[in-house]
Amino acid sequence: MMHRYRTHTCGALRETDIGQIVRLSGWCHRIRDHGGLLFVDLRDHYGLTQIVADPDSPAFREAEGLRAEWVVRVDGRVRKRPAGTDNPELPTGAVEIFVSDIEVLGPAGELPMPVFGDQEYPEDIRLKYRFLDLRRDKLHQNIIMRGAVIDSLRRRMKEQGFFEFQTPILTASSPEGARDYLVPSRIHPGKFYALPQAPQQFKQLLMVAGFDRYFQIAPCFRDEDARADRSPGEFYQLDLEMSFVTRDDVFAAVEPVMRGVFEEFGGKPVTQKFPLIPYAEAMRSYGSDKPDLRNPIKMQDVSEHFRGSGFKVFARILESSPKAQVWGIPAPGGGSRAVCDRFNSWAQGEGQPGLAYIFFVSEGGAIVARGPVANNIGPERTEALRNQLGLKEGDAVFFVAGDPATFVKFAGLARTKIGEDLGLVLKDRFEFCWIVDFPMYEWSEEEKKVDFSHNPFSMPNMDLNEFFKLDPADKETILGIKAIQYDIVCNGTELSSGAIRNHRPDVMKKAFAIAGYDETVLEAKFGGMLRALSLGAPPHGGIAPGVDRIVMLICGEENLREVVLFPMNQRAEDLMMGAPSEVTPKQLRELHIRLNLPDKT
RNA sequence: GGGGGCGUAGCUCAGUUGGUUAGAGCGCCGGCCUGUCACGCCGGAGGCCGCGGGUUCGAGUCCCGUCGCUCCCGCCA
Repeated sequence: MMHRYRTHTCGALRETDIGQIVRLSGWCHRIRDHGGLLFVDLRDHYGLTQIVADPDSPAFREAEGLRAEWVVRVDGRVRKRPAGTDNPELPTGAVEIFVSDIEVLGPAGELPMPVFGDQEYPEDIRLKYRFLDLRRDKLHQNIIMRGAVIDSLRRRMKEQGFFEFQTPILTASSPEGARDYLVPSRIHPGKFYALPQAPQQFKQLLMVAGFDRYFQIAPCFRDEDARADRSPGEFYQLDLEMSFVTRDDVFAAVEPVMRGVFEEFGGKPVTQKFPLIPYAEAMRSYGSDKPDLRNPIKMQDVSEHFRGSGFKVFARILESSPKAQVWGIPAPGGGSRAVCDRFNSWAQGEGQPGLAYIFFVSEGGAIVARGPVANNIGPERTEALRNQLGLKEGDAVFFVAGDPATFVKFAGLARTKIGEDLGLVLKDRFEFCWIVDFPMYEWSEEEKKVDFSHNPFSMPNMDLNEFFKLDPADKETILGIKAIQYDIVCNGTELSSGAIRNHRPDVMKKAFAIAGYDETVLEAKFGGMLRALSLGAPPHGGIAPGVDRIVMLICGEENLREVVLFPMNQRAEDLMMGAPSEVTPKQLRELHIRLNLPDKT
């Protein structure tokens, strides 16, 4: 006896099945009604199969009533398509089913948007009807890819001896970092749980508990505003932590997992040995701590060519402060006035005074520098510049001047813009790197004091005996301290920060003292952690690459919503489920909560 | 919290310098069509031009405000 719904999926039938009586169920993807002949592309998760009906079929009348996206069961005989009408685009394209019976299992009303085709439609409608959007091929495949990537990550982690743990979702509010999502306690009036921003403290406690190698595909919750590459509310990390390791051990564990999964699914060449780039060098060469290494442009300090030169604007800037520098952004192939002027106007649009430039052309067999700047500084200096930057005829160089701390962000933006516009970016690859040697402390201008520049739990990268001797007043030395902290970056996207943790309470106390916090602050904020570290803690470290971003890069998507099943919109609303929503007075009473809403004007 | 972009049919978009009755494609409904696979042809329905105010003889178009979506800054240990 036949199965109630199907004998085959819509992706299964081949020429070898010709002659069989089969039963399929699926969605009416596309209907082509020729009057006396009618085709339906029946779709399910596995593929498309062409159903055909003509007046000889007892189901012909029923078939004429079908509409897009109705869910139907069809019975029929598999037959070879007539010569010349097979469809090589479809795996099932050599055959079709001549239908004998149709049962409508789930009719559909008029669709708010089509499932067929790849037309763009508005985000709010896509989110409200996410189940329809998820039927579309692209999103459907992205979600399948996500699952496959996560399977692969798990397998690769386990092969390396990592063990997966489940840490609590209802936990305590953490005093540092992002804004918490809070959950009121019914049993404890006035008290709240918080959803974890990351299982940071739990995974460190697992190391203290002796589990040695932890990992988790961990949900993380942060109540911060969204970006295209940052989901509001919740996201997933491949969270991992290891005991008795140095920084290089962490790199050696993570690199093959990342390289492996990108090679397995990404379909593009992947960096074989991830280069280590010190933070300071990344900022100087790329103007970013998450450089896109597919862009070959490296900036250089070219101050000396302008010191005391005839280009008074830069000469004066260099004299005005010992910090001042001029950076050159080489632009291979950008060597024409039209191109240079275009970037100059772009810079003005970005709120900059402009983008000074020199371009090089060939004249009578010699390479000659052109542009207002070139005229002001003369041929000797332009030739020295050209040699330093390795430029030839047809190339250009752009300049930014001032205090690098102020202009570095714009310089990085200009590097990206120039690389993109001149077609220099090698799109067809995944370029990974580690950014290392982050400063441990930075100068806080608002508070006029030294503060942690990232998180306070990284180990300082120096002899600890020397660390204990540090004078907190010695600003220069303090600001020069590096933390054993690192970022992993792929194609200009930061996948994660990680660190060798500070596992010694005495070092922790000193680290906080340098930032001007006394022990009562440390005890109040991190007392529990401190006690755990004081009862036999192994040296340990880890990292937590973002799963959503990994999948986004592999799928070639620019927005996280394309790789998340049921994403929220930018205002952290779930338009399909209607979250967040009001709750009943009874629920509020049980939670001892009285609303104090802002006035509506 | 701040800034930029976009809001015209269910969807994607056009709409001239401010000028009479706001258009196209897709989708939807009806008709015709026996080899399509973005099927084709004919016809039809469908519009508070986001909303409110202003300028004007006249506003989809110009101005102000507001709301929505989106991207960015702040924020994201």
